[in-house]
Amino acid sequence: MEKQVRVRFAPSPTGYLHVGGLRTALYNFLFAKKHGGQFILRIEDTDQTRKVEGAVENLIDTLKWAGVEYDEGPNRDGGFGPYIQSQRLELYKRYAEQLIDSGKAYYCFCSPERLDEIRKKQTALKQTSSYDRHCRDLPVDEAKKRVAAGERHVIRMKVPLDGEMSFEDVIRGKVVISFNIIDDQVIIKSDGFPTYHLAVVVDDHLMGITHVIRGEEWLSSVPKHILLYRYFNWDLPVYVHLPLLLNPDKSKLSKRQGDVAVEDYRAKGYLKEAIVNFIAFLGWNPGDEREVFFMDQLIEEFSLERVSKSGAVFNVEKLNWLNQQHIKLKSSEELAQLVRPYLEKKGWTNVEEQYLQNVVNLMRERMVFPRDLAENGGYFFQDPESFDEAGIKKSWEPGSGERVKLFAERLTALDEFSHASIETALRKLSEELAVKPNKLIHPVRLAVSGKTGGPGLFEMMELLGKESVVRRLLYAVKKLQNM
RNA sequence: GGCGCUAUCGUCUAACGGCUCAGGACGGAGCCCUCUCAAGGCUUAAAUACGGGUUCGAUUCCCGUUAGCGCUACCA
Repeated sequence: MEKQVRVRFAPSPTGYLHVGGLRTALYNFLFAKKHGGQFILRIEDTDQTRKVEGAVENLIDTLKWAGVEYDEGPNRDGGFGPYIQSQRLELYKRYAEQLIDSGKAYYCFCSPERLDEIRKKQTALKQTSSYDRHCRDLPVDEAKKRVAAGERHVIRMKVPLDGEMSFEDVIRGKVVISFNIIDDQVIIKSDGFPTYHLAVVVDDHLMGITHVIRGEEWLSSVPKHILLYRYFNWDLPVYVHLPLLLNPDKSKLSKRQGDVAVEDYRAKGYLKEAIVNFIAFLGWNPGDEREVFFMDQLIEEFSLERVSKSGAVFNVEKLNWLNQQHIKLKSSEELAQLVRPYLEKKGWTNVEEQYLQNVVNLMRERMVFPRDLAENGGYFFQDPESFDEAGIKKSWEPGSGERVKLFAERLTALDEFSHASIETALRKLSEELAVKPNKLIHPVRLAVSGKTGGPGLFEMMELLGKESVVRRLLYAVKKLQNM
């Protein structure tokens, strides 16, 4: 039987969840769920200088919002914790010392100043900059004494001086990288924290990770990691390096060229379904022509084999379209719930639930964002105060006032106030007045809503109710009579 | 600079050597529907970076060029 799939998303908590990070997390999650495996969240906070207060909570909250929930991670121990690297320092230290003892790593006492200097010299000579391995052959006993004496040091792994490392990546195939361009990488920093390379290998092994699914920026580091696996004599995970997400100008997706934080999109009113759907399709597709997917379908259909190799531009236009698609698919209950906060911001509190749901059903095809209802459909919640200028010009002509007034009277006399009876009344009146229905329809819409566009006029009036409609019609006639 | 990865319409992508005058979607243009605005339907413009091979046949395989990106830290 195949080994149980275990994958992880391992972000460093630098403040917010990047959309690229969400995609990496999502692919890991989809892969795990598809294969009945475990999705683990591990926090890589080994850089003390980049620590940001509250970042971990924010990360977890955003993942949860998106529906990418972890099986194991902070506050959800699965027996492999702790899941925060700064709480695992002893572990890394122990493994680093094991490498020292087996001659695969060494203490290095070079100062940052010295390193800086050799780097400068190398760049001046147009050489590849790399550590000159000054401390590599220091006798271990001597080095240990200096460490014991409290001398500032780091631990570096020994990288073979020549030869090459070849490995398989699920997405890229065979990759070959020569050792002579790889530094003797620092694995334990002078503050006692591990660097990414040591921590990731130790944790992935200890946590039983079977597939390492991460961004392409890590591809060049794989030889270092494989070397460590060999030094420890551990089994290798399967490597999967995902293509990057790009700005419209094809550079790596970054701030400045738009929003990159998932929470920014969330705040703008993008639905989690749309974000997840969209992000999933940046670098993956099901192989047919379907585009609108929910999470459970993504899980069902996802496969690493269908992930593309090249970077994908984050195209907001398409995201907007998907948002609209998902809004159309929402139940009226859910959509009402999404819209309500925006109404309340405008002061329309206590809107009756059933009424709201009816409004939402009339408006959903005209919405891209939940806030659109509050911005374009205010007349459902209060009488219009003003009337669209262009609309007045276009459809309020001499005689309109009279006709609308007559229509209001007809409506008042109506026993049943339904869209059908309203329409019949309107068409009948237009016939009697020998004018085209449009001569009535457009001014009435303008009078009732203040706008020129919107849902079907008769459905809208039915929902608004007789009293409100008649009041609005008469008010508009009064207000627009001199025009 | 070195090393690595990538390269199909503006964008996301399909095609896993022939079924392709390269398909779909977003966006654009036009038409239809229609009480408006949407939604929807239909139509349309738009791409295999370039040059060599391999092959009876290349978007697909190989090589080179070019371009983009990534890595090259005591950052991840």
